[in-house]
Amino acid sequence: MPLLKRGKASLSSSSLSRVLVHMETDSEESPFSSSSSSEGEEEEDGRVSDDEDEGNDEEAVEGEEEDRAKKRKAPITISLKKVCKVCKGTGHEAGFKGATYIDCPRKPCFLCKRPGHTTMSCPHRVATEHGVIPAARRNTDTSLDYIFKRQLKAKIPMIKPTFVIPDQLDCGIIRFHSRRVTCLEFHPTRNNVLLSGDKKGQLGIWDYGKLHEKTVYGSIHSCIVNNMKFNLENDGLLYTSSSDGTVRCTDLETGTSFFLLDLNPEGWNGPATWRMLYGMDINVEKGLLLVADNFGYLYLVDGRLKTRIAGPIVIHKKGSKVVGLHCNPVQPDIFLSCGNDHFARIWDARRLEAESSLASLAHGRVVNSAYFSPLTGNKILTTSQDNRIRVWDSIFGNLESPSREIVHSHDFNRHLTPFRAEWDPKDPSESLAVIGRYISENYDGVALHPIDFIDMSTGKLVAEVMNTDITTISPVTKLHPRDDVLASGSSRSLFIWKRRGGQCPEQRLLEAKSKKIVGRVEKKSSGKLNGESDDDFNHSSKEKKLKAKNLDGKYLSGQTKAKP
DNA sequence: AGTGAATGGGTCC
DNA sequence: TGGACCCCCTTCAC
Repeated sequence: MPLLKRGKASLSSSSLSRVLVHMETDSEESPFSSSSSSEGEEEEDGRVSDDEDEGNDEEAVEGEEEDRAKKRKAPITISLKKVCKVCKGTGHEAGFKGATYIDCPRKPCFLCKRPGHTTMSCPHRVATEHGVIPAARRNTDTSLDYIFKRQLKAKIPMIKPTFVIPDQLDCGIIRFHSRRVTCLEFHPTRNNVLLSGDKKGQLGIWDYGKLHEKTVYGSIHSCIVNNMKFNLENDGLLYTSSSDGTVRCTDLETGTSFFLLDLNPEGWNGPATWRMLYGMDINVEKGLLLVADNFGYLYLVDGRLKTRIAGPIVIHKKGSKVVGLHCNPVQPDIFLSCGNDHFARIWDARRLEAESSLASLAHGRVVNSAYFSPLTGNKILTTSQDNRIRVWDSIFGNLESPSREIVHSHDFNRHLTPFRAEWDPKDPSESLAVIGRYISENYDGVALHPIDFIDMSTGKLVAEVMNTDITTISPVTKLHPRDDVLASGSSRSLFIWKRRGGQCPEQRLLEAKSKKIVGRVEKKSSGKLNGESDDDFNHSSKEKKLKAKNLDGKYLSGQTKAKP
C-alpha cells in the first residue's frame, strides 16, 4: 500500500543522517552535490555537508580536465539532514509519519487560508478534527427576513429529518476506466445503471446491480468528458460535453454517436483557438442544451433540430473558463453559471446578452460548481477553490454575501478532477450536501480521504464515508435521484455505497467471492487496488476492515460558530 | 522502488 | 497582457 510506503520512506530518511555515495560514472555533474551545496547550511551535528564545495572556488583556476578527473574519482559525501520538502528549511520535516501528515510549520494555513496560524493549528481543523466547520452565517436584518422569522419560521417544525447516509461500500470496479473519472450520472429510469466519463473521453456504462455488466465506449470523445445529460424524450440517448469542444449524442445501446456541436471544426491550431466545453445543462421546458466554453462563452443548442440557436454570448470574463451550468429546477429559464473569474452568475435565458446577469456571486477563488437546490431552486450551493462551500439564499438573501460559508478541504486543483459539492436530491429539507475531501486524516492507522455529508443549514459534518480499501481521493460523487445510493469516482475506479443495514444480498456476495471478488469489490484480472498484492487483496480479513463512520451527533449542536 | 510526468491556476514582473 | 515560475497530503506507469 502506498501508505506503508510513505511511512517507510520517512522513517529511513530520518534515521539515516549521512550516506556515502561513491560516484563511478563520469557524468558531468552530480545532482546531489549541486543541490546539497546550494543549501549551504550547517548540519545538526555541526559539520558542513559537503566539504568539497568549500575549496571549489580556489580550485576553479586549475584545468577543467583535472577538475573532472577529481570529480570522477572522489567519493561524494551527501547528507540526508532533516530538510523540509515544503519550505526547504531545516530542523523540521513535512510529510507523512505513518498515516498522519505533518504540515510544515512555516507555511500559512492551507485549510482556511487565513493568516496567523498554520494548517496544523487551524481552528477549522482543530475544533472538529476534520476541517469541516461552519463559518459565520450572515446576519441579515432585512424586513423580509424579519417577516420570515416572525411568521413562517415558527411554523416550521424544529425536528430535522434524519438524513439517510449511504455509508457502506457495496461494490466497485477497480480500474474500470483507463484515465481518471471526471463525471458520474445515474440512469434516469434504470435504477442500477451508472454512467461515467473519464479524462480520456471514454464513456462507461455499469449495471452495478449485476456487477459484471459493464461497457466502455472508447471513442466518444478525444479528451475529458466534462458533463453528461440524458435526452428528455429518450433516455437511451446521452448528451456529453467534452474538452474536445464537442457535444455528442450517444446511443447507449449501440455506442454510436453524432455531433450536436463542434467548436473545433478546423482541428488543432494551438491552445489559443482550441475551444473546450466544460459546463452543460438542459432547459427541460424548451429542450434546449446549454453549454459553455473555456473562453467565457455560452452556446444554446436545440437537441431536436441538432443546431446551434444562440451564442456565443459572453457570460464570464472573456478568455476565462466557464466550468459549470445549472438550470433552476422550478424555472428552467433561470440558470446558473460559474467560472474561473471567481464568480457564479444567475441568468435569465429569455433575455440573454453580455453583462445581463441577474446576480453575480463573488468568491475568493475559482468556482468549481454552482447548483440550485433540487426541489424549490431557492438555495444555491457553490464550491470554490478557496476551500469554502457556500449557500446563497436566492429569495431572502441579497446575494452580495452567502448566507452560509463552510470551510472544507477541497482545493487541490491539479491532477485531480475538481471537487463539487452537490445537494442530496432526496432530502426534503434541501440541506444535505455531499463532497469528497482532499485532506486526509489518520483513521486507525490508515490515511483516508472520506466523502463528507454536510448539513448546510447548520454547517455540521453529518457523516464521513470511507473504507480502508479506498486510500485514494474521491473527487467525484453522485447521489442517486431515488435510491439511497451514493456513487463515487476515485482515480480510475467506481464505487457504489449503500446505507448500512440496508439490502445486502448474501447470494451476490457469495457469488462474487467464488469469482475472486472479495468485499464486493471487483478486481480486473491484472489490476490491483492501490498497489496491494493479490494475496493481500484476497485475504478474507479484508472484509473486517470494511468500515464507514456515521458521525451524526458527534459534533456540538450549536448552530454556528463565530469566525476566529 | 524510485522517478517523472500529466497538468491548472496564482502570482509576479 | 503574457510568460516564467511556483505549488500542498496525486496517481500511475515505466
